[in-house]
Amino acid sequence: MKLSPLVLRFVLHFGEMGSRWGINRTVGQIYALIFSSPQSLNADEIAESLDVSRSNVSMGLKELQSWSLVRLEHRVGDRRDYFRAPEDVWQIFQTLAQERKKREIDPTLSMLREAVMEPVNEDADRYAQKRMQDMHDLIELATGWFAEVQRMDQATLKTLMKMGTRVQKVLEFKLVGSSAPKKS
Amino acid sequence: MKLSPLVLRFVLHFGEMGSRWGINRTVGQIYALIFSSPQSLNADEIAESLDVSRSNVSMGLKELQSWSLVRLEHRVGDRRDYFRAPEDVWQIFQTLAQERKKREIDPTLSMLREAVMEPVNEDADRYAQKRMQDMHDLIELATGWFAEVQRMDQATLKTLMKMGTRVQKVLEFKLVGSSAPKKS
DNA sequence: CTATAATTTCAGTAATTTCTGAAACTACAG
DNA sequence: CTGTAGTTTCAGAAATTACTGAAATTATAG
Repeated sequence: MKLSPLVLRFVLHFGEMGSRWGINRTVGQIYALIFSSPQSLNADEIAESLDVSRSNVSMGLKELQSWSLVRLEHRVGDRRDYFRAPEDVWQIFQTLAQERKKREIDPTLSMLREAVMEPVNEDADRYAQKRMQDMHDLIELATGWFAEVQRMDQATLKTLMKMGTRVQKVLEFKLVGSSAPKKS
Repeated sequence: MKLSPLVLRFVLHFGEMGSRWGINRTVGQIYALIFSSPQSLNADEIAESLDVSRSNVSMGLKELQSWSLVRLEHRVGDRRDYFRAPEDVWQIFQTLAQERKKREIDPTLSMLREAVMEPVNEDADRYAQKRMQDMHDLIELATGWFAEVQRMDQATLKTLMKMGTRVQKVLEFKLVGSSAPKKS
């Protein structure tokens, strides 16, 4: 399957971007290809389109499955596995965020929590603990909030985002009186 | 300068995490060290503490400076450069976000915008463009919103985040009547 | 200026990551 | 069962990325 210039460009861009995200080029390309394809694809089609080995595709797909970013499908009278990406991009984004949280944020929070609990004698260590506490609190706050956002349905979310600047106004309005934020 | 077990643990964790983020181990370690240190540090101190070559530290610091994550300082009667990380963690987070946006999001948005403009003939390409449009819109929405959040001062933000679940309630309250979100 | 301290650059090497082809495994049709 | 299509695993090769030490550059003190 020869890729159109349009899809090729998309695929190559994602390959590059992947590298900057600790995801390898081929995995990025495989995902971009599946994401932009109207039909689900099988491993041979992917290998041929991207001109990489069959085994490399197998490993890439395994990786993408471990991130829950691709879905396995079957066709009648065809024993091969076909892969597709979920339709809903917001849903994809959520999956990605959840997975990153599980792999990166959660272990970091644990580490920080344990570290700040440790008894220390040195001033330097006391300072380090303060810094770790700050970092911990920020991450926890941010992920906690993000978890809330994730709970919203897509419609609410879109409206919310489209409000742009007004979000702040609305919130300030509701907040005044309870725990009054500083006037700008 | 020998690192305390506490700081060492923090430093090593960030080294590992760095690798998952397209940042190399040493750069992650250097940053963690500077971040957790009560005084600013010079390159020799860093090289010794982390047991890496002086030149490696020089490259790492250059990288961190390009991300505006470390600040250069000088001391009277000392010609060496000293480095420190800004105090405010929210500020650090913003810097990081802005920099990533500039390097990853913006080029991706351009690519997507151009790609969806391209005239195409194939059905497959038409589908691909629809997908790219979806992705583009989501990214734009998300970054636009994030830009708003960044504009808030830290106090508002903390209050907002601490509200947790209630944020949704407040927004739903204000939104009803204008562009009514779906009832859950 | 000159000497020296501090930093950066860079070519070569080391370490790590990615990729491949062959072999092993799995599942199913006949 | 047996044969075959499909998939995965894995050891080694290839490619990429990170690191070092030496040399070059820059800055400043005397």
